[in-house]
Amino acid sequence: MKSKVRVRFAPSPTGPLHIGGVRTALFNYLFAKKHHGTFILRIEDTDRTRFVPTAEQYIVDSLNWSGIPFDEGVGKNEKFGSYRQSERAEIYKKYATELIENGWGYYAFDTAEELDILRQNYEKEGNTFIYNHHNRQQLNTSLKLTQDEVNDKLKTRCPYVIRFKTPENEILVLNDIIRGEIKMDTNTLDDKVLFKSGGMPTYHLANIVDDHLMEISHVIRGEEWLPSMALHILLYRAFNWTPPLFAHLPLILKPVGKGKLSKRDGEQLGFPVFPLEFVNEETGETVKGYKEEGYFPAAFINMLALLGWNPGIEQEIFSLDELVQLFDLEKVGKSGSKFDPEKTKWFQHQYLIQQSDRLLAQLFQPILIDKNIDESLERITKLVSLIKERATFVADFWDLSDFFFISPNVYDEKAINKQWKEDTESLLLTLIDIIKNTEEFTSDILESKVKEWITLNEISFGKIMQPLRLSLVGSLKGPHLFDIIEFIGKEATINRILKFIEVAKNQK
RNA sequence: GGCCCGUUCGUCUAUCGGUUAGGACGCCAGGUUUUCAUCCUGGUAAGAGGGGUUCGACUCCCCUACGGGCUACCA
Repeated sequence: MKSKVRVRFAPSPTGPLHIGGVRTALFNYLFAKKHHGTFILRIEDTDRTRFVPTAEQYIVDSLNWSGIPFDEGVGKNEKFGSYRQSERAEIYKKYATELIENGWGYYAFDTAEELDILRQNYEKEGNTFIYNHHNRQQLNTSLKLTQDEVNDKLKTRCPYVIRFKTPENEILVLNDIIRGEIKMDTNTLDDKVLFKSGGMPTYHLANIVDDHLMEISHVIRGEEWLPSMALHILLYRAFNWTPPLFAHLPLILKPVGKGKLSKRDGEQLGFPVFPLEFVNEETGETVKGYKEEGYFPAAFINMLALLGWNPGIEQEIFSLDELVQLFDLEKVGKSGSKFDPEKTKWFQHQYLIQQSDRLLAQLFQPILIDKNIDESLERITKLVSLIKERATFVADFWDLSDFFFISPNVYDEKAINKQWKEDTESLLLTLIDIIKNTEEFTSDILESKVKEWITLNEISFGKIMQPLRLSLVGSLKGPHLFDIIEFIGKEATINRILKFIEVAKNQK
């Protein structure tokens, strides 16, 4: 990279950050780190009507939890003044005015209602309304009005917006890192509002001014911005500034059906769409995030990284460092990706089994304490080693291991009917004797003693093992039986078998 | 409607003119585990359609279809 890489993630604080936003942030982060550049967070809060006060902190928290913190931005290394656009209104006003002076902008006094009617009339006749050179001389603008009339309106505080004066008859050739050349006819563009009557700039102006002032080298953003790239390039030209390079990321689509991923999809299909829990303070509505669902940040990020990007090798599990090393904007795909909740779980499973038993035990311990189960970290670590491969989340551990701590109260009825035979009781009683007489109470020793007995007496294995499993677990599932026995101990094992005999006898 | 972008197994994707079109998720089967899950092995399954260009096209060009985005004093 020739000059310093500076990229920004510039969300609008209108609600919780969607995973599509997180992925945009991630790609910016990876690109910045890959090129030893700076990752910047800028808050684009120029729309005061949609402003949600808690959203900014949510965005910051989300980036931090995901492990992709920003280097520069709101409240951190603020080199270029405020990183909240609402606090920079004066700056934009100055540049908007400059545009008018240079002939690149003009005042427009039409009201939103007037324009609505105009648009409707056009549509009725089957025409497309474009606010540009076709009609700006006829509309209520400083282009039509005399200088005195304009000054009058301005003096009497008549509401106005500042529009961009789009040049006519030009085919712009835009360059996008991901998509290559894009041609755009300026005659199809309309004269976008750059400065709103309320004293705030629109996205287009604020974005260009800040990207320039903050020395942004690459703009990496969602594909929804591709249509306005022409305007942005024109704006750089109007200011006589060198534009940054652009890369427009493909969108994340619904797992099923049409369209882009939305909050509703998560609710309907049962997967999170947001990184963290978000509470809507007005409605009191709460949405769960990946964090609360039990995903590890690294698994979440790994999944997102591979949505729309692929390094071209067969490896799929990558650490953040590896992602940084491999990341390449050229390898970002062009088409939208349907989100796959199943694969997301698979990533989480991979990360879970990668974790040490010890660390997982530390995460599981609070859950056990909550259930009033007091076990040493050593024993929990041992337990985790027996069950972690079967789990996706730490929260699954309890369901996979409750029988280690609690003697089963109900037994799988179908299994009893199938396994309980005439001689089961006497066999189990003999088994109890063997267990009783085993001094060194370890899984291996128990297993060989029991198997020796079974073989010697020519009993079928299933006849012993299945009822034994039923008495200890309550159903025909779970880890290696003798590991369970070793964990729960001699006394509990015997009691469970006795209890099972009583219940099964009565049930038969 | 207008403008722009896109289109390889059901899904995420590899392939940057010559491959039996590869991998992963899911699904199915077999094996291991005398249980269940995991795991291992195997299988299923794809270049939207039509024209060109070329000795040769998934790959380049055009058209159509489909999908997506934008079309606000929202970002």
